[in-house]
Amino acid sequence: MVRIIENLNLSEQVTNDLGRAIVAGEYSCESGLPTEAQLCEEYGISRTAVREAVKMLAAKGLISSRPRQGISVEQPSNWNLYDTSVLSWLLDSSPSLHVLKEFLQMRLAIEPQAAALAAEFARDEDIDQIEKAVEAMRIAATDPSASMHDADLAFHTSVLFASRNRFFFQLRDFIRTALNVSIQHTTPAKANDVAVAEDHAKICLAIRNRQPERAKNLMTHLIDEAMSFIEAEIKRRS
Amino acid sequence: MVRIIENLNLSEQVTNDLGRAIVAGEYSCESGLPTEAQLCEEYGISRTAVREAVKMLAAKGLISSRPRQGISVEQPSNWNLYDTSVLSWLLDSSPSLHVLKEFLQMRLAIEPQAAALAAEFARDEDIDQIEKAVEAMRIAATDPSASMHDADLAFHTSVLFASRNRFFFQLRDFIRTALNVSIQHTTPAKANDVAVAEDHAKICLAIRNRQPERAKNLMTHLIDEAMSFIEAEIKRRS
DNA sequence: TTATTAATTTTGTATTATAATATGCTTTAA
DNA sequence: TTAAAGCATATTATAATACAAAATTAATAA
Repeated sequence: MVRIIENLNLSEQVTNDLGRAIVAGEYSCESGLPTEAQLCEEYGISRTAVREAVKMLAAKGLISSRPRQGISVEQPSNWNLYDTSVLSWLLDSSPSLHVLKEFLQMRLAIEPQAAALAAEFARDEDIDQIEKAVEAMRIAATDPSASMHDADLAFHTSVLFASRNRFFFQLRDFIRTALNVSIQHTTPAKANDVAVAEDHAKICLAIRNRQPERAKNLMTHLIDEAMSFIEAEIKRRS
Repeated sequence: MVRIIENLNLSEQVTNDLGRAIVAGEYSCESGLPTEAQLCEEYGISRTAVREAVKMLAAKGLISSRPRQGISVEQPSNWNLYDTSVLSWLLDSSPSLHVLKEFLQMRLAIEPQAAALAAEFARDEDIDQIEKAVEAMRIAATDPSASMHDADLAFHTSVLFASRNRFFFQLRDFIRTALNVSIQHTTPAKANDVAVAEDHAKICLAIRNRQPERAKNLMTHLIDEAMSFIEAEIKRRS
């Protein structure tokens, strides 16, 4: 009945299962969810576990429950998309190419500004971290055994951190997910990886040189490249 | 013991109480939380209610619990700051002028890009909504009985909606909170409200005329004004 | 000393019972 | 006839208890 996932206790498994189903549209705002009693029966578990799952989903904005009325599905606009679980459920159910475009629009807002803030406020050790990621990218660009993707993620995460703004750094999971989806739609051509690494290196240098505008523009360019690639892909498939 | 808040059931009240305490630093990563049994005693409630509160806080990334180890506080970087409750707990405990600067840095990333997307993708009815908010601002600028703040919020929310990107619209609660904090630090001088309303009107027009770059620049300027005001205020107080 | 086993503590799950709440129906009175 | 009051009912909310599972610590035996 429930997909068993390692390291997740019963109520967490049910949360996952129901969350996925809700985001996939198996339960709508109109229909609502079955009653607690019915869910107990369906999953063959106690009310304790069901209720804890319901509470967790409610905490993520997916549902709400009231006596006599039962459990109702919240409007999708109330779902907390910046919750890692909700985001993964969304990707499981949506055509990822379309979501990817939304991701890139968001990255185009966040990351250039983060780079500018980093150029202004980063501490030296933050910039060292960024540079370390750049070095890893350079290595991965030529060494097939090293992971370009991991280095890329480290770069973008460390820039968010260097912005010294909690709200930017908080989006690291969002960016990570966006990068994961990106590589699913990228041909694994390592041809221009060296050039990509150098584009990242330029951003790092701009931050180190305390050039906010330059860092911002370079980051914008970087993400724009990915965007134009995706738009071409969308056009090709339609 | 617990601050009783209307319309909140017992486990939600405890969630609020513990959430506030955790964000305020009353429990640290090192110390962790009391055991479920102790919390039952402290609050004088059943384990059921305590556990449901714990689950909700865990769903928001504030804590995690394991058998024998008890309930531990997650690192603040793992807290889901885009959750409305967590955000309000944060504001209750932080010097709001400092958080306000972080808010504005974030708005400076999000809203200009949202305006640009709106100029590109908004439907006609979306733009009508924005215009309605602008009209309300114009009225509030001269009529003391009308709320400038409400109209302002409506404007920024409708631009986010018009971006036609879920991740942008999802941030409306974040923006609302940012605006709320802003007015706490703004002198209630209605002197230049007419000019402010016209600045908003220009953005609306740029969106209607499908001028993404212009809409973006105008929005940047709008938020930059607030930013420079806040930076002056921070300097003044230090 | 080291590996194994046992005891202990805490959360995880199940069960049962009762309270609170909201909805719709029925009765009653104007 | 109609509106108000009260009642029945379904569902979540809270409590209490019991036992299982997991992880740490202590004790034991080789």
